[in-house]
Amino acid sequence: MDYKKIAQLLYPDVTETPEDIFKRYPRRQLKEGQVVTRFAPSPTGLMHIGNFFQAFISYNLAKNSNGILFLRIEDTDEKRKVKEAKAVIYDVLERFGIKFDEYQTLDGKDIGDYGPYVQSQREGIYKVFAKKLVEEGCAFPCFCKKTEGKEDVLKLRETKFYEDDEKEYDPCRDLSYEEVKKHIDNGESFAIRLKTKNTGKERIKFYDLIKGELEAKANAKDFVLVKSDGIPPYAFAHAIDDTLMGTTVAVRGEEYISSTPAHLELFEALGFTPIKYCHNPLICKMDENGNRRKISKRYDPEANMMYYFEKGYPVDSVLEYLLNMINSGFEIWRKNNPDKPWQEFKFGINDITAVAPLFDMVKLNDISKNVIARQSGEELFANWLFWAKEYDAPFAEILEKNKAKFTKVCAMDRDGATKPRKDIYNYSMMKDNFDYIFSRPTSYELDSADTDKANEFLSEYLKTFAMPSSNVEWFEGVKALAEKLGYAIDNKLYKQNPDAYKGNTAKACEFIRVAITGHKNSPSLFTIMQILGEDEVKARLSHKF
RNA sequence: GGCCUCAUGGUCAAGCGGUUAAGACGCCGCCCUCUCACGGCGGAAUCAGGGGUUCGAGUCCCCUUGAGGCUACCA
Repeated sequence: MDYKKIAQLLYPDVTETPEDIFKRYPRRQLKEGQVVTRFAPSPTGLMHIGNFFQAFISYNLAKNSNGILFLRIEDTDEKRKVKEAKAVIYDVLERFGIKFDEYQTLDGKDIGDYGPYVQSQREGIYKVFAKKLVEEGCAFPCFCKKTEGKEDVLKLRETKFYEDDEKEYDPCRDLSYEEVKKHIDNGESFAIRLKTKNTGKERIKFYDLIKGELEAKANAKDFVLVKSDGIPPYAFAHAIDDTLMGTTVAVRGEEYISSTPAHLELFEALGFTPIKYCHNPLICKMDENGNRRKISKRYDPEANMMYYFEKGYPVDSVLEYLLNMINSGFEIWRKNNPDKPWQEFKFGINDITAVAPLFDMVKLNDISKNVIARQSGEELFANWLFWAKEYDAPFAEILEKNKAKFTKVCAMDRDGATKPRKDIYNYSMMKDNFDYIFSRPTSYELDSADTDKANEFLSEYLKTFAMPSSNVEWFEGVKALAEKLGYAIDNKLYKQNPDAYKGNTAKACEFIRVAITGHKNSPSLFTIMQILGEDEVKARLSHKF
């Protein structure tokens, strides 16, 4: 076979050899244990939580080993490309504080020695290796009609079910030079396929950092290396880029396990040393039948990382939740180190859980409550304002104009408290939570049976009302009045004989609370009164139910 | 259909041949308490099923079942 001649026919303009390329990408000098890994997203227009999960695992792997993390944009699928999608990726990563040692800036400048870090700019490199494979008879041009799209796959599946042939050799795999020339002279475009050496009977073993030893049927398919548009699909680009860029560990989704044998054969054909794989489980949701399904951007708003910004979750809440999913040892560590930043938590690759976890919003909220509880009033205010500026601008203005007041609101049961409140898990809920601060109540959660008693109590209370200077003073005043009006101030006595009283101290406080906040529940009333000021408090207490 | 992965309470999970089978979220009860929240104490709830191996199995092996993934010139 005239492999060399065929290769020359296919790629007359390619003059470089793989050796030339390798000279431009020298081997990284690494210390023992240092991990070089990457995040390699496709620009699809949104950052999916599953993708981000991988980015976060890679980030931690690199960080924990003092290694290197780089960002590579995998924009080889023309059909899926979305405008501005790159910006979305960069935006999300930056907000979450995922920093890369090497990447390409948005305006196209490569930071790092192994670029370009965008696959569509590496076409020339891929061609050199494609040509080499053809020369060696490891790959061949294919002139068949494109098969693409899910429908074709489904059709293919139907017919293939009943074939007992294990291998999938392509009809073009043994085209002669003359035949190839005829196609080329016709101006036909071609794809390059791997000429698999396997017959479908071979088995292959490989090691996965999460799953351990894995065994599967070796690849026996002449899969596509370069599409007819000249751009390689995932496998070929992966093998070449991760080799040239010196990746030591590739973190990717579990769905790639099935194609790993193909990737391994490709590494071998290219003469590359295989890299290590870390196939992480997919984040799932429960469907209506109680089954797991991949969390999806279509049905689950929380699949899109922007969701957390819109709702105003602190980035640390999301990150700590993800960390908890990666390794539940984090939870114990967090309990023992309540004040340390999560960055200090170290884990190894082997600690990563192998099971697809169900996304649990309730758990995220709990983690987030604790994250927010660690903030001071001032920090909370700053974060609240920062969030409002982006997602509720008119409200942000109000916050800014009343900074002192709202800082106090944020500090309620928080600054100086040994057990801070844990009732807020994102910034978007705060407006509703503190609605009584912004405006007088428009509705009151008072039981209708209590109307008369409440009116009586409040009018008496208002008669002698003066702004208290301490919580104790305030509460003593309330108790004194309550007792005078026939309320039980000893709750045990009240419980023994409730009919002997109009109510207890709690009831009396409820009247004040509902008048001031509209709600039956609130943080410390004394603090709220201080924030609102005497005039406003009096005005609210004068309300008639 | 074939190939692959996974399987401990409702959820996240510890466990690496001998444990009263940790812990967290959620749920329930009690205590604290001006309400809520916080905090404290307690409770219900798990080894998918069946075979082996072993003195001994959640842990090792096999089968079954269930769930998920792949089976594209998508990643």
